[in-house]
Amino acid sequence: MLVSSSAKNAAKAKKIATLLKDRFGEIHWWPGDTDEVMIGAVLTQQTRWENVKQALSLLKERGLCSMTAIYNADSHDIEDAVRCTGFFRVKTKRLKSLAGFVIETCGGVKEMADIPTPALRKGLLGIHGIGEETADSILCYGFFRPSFVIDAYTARIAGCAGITVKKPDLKPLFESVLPKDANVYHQTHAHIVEYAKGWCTKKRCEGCRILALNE
DNA sequence: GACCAGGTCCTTG
DNA sequence: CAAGGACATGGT
Repeated sequence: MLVSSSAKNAAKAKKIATLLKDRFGEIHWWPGDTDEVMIGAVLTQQTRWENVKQALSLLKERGLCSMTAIYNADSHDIEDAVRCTGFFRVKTKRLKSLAGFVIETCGGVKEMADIPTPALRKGLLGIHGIGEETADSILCYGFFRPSFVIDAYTARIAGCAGITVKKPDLKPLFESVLPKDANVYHQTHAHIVEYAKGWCTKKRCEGCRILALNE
């Protein structure tokens, strides 16, 4: 019984990935450099990407779109630029903490590329304000590491597709059915979010029926 | 006006 | 451990 339900979960996860890949093809998400990805990962917490883009533009205009700039900047200047993403004081503190880790602990963004994924993930998770999703986004989109991102949409789609595992087990589930490849993880997560945005809200999820993900 | 957004942390029961 | 709240702005 345990074996067969986990086999079903795996089959459903694989089906989601396959159907959405056919539907969307190649998606280009987070085309920015590593610094920009890290900043965007924090700013997008509980926030639409359209608002994040505005903040990133402001940060760029003001020469604040890098870890060293964030590290050295006056917090008020950061707050002013990221205001449109909401939680702006909290996010400014989180950006400062992240920059502190990058500069002081790692010695810079370039140096982070030499840190093995497990150690880097552990380090990121140790930063106040960086949780699993933000850490995995940074790893996958910023450093091209095969660390699958689970967000609210992924959990929602998985739930309405009939996958029965709890949220903490979704990451290993998807990683077990996909080739261990950062670009595959990148594409799959992007597909899920794009699809969920169109069909799934907190109240109701129509999407799985449309693509017959739950059959 | 109500409700939600590509979360995370803290406090309570 | 689960549930609820705080953080805050902007769009539907």
